[in-house]
Amino acid sequence: MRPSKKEELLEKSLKVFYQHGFHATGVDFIAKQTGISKTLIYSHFSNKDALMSAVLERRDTNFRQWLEARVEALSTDPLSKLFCVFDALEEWFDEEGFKGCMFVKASSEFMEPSHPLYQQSAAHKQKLELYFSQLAKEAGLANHADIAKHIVLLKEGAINAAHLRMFPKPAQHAKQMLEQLIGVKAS
Amino acid sequence: MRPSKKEELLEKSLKVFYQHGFHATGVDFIAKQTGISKTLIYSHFSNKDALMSAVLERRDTNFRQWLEARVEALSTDPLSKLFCVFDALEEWFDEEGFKGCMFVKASSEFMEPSHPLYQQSAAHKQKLELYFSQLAKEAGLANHADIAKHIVLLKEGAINAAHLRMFPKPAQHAKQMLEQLIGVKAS
DNA sequence: TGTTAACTGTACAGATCTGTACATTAATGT
DNA sequence: ACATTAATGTACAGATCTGTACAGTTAACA
Repeated sequence: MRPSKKEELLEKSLKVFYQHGFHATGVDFIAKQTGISKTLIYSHFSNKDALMSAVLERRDTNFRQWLEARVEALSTDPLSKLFCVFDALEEWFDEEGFKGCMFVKASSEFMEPSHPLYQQSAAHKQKLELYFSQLAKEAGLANHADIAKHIVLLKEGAINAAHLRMFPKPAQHAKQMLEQLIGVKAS
Repeated sequence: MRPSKKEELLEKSLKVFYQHGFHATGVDFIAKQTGISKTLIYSHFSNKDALMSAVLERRDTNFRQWLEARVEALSTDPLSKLFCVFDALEEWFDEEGFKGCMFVKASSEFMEPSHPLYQQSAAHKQKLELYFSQLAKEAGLANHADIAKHIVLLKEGAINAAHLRMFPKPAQHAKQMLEQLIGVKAS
């Protein structure tokens, strides 16, 4: 398989799994949607599980790269970067085809802690917490570990709220909560 | 079907769906796990979708009844009831077999807003927000609508954090955040 | 151009899943 | 005791899904 085709398969099947779920998406359907033959899919991934795992790993890097880049683009001030996390999230929620967090969905379908997809989901969340912790540290906040947990809870809550359309602009609501908790108004 | 058998089917299949997911759980498996024959299952529910819908509706009443009863049991003070929501949640997280929120999982597997299970999930969350809003109102908080949204976000975040084992005692962390946000220490 | 590697399409075996049919057994009420 | 209802067990049709086989086609490249 040429590298470009592998890219294509990963990116396109990522979208298909994201939009339709893991169990509900058959390999034939992936082949149809991606335009890549089932033979070629199985020539590179030994089974559907391996493909799903690769897709989720791709999602991990994609999402974190996107979030970090977006935060950098939205602000240069270390403290306001913390708040901009939620501006970036709201942009994501407003994207067409937003359907919640792929890792929440993966761990919802494969809930055994021993399952690779569950573990990848947990690892993804842990990397994000570390990122938030670093942001808080760079902002000069003494309790950066606690702040990181704050952001994790608010982010996860906002994602669920957005996916289930509980109320509009959940990320902005979460942002205001964080501002109040830190006690500093974002510029 | 005798009412007692229907009860049994709903409660037992609720557990099976909760532990294994919707797509991953076949009707034969439900019959095996519940000890109720497939014939009888289909004699009462026209198809698997109808059973899942009934199960989710049962979950809605079960969960809200449990939460409200638990909050009542934990405190009589209107304000501290708000915080006790998170004590109750932590109890739930510590239960054996806790696997996250069933409505998050349902809407993860059936993500189209037009799908009955998605709509039931959204409705469940809305009822909870209303309950939180009433609690906040009874606590004499002027901005009870905002406080309810606070609690929703913190609750959803804590559930995700608990299911993916992001860090210990997520509900207690969320409780402390709420205390700080409201500016009153719970007794 | 000719050879090799990448890729497609189709067909299929085997497993699993939904929903139904039907004959049989257990429970219930009169 | 007897009739009726509740419930079981098994078997099955039809659909779907995973993974493989294989012959044919396209693209890359010397």
